[in-house]
Amino acid sequence: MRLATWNVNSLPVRLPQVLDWIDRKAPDILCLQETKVPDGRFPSAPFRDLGYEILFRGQPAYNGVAILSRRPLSDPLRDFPGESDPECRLLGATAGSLRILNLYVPNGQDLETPKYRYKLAWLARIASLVEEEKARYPGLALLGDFNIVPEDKDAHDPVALAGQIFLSAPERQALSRITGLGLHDAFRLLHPEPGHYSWWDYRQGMFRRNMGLRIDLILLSSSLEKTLLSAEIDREPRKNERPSDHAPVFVDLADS
DNA sequence: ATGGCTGTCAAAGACAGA
Repeated sequence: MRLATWNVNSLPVRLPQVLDWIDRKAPDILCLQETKVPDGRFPSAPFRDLGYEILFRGQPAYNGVAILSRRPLSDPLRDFPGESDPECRLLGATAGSLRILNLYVPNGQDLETPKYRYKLAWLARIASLVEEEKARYPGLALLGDFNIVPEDKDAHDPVALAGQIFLSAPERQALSRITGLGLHDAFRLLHPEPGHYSWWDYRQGMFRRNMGLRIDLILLSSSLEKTLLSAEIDREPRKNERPSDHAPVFVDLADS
């Protein structure tokens, strides 16, 4: 079973690339972020034609998340329980014994801004949600754009970026709170070395020079971690014309 | 170097991203 996540930075713009990637990699479940498309304009047909069930929640211009699945989805979660976040950043669904949470963590802009405080508050709500979800669903996977650099080796220049947005201690503590609930960074379990990134700035030839950040993560509960076969960041779509600034990340799990 | 790209909305340039 192949689980994937990709921040596409506009699904309308990237649709041909997403369809091409599905054709090449055949994910069973694909979580998308930054679809930037309101629900009434979501391009459902091409995905349904490929045999995917779709769950999506979008808004004009910003944010937006979607889950595509070749297996039937149930128990959809479209927002935090009992409240309404005006920003479309969270989707959950169940596929068999697998529970999926698709996250688009707020960027946070800069420390000492309201957006940073929103990011930390959002992450605290996620930690509570994950606690509840994990109690209900042992086979839990969090996939998405976390907008946090977990460790210094996940950044091309951790010295220059030290203490700044994405690397600040409160952000890393928020991520640690989630991983401390028993969720494991799948890519890191198999690839401990530095130099692996999932995002590269469009400017200054950052991709060509492999100066990026690893901020797109797949976190697996212990029962899923035991079935982990492989984890990859696919750099190929970043070489396309008009690419997303993020690469897709995927894991293969043994059917258990 | 409060820069540089890219996308949205809307029809220029502000806002946001990371």
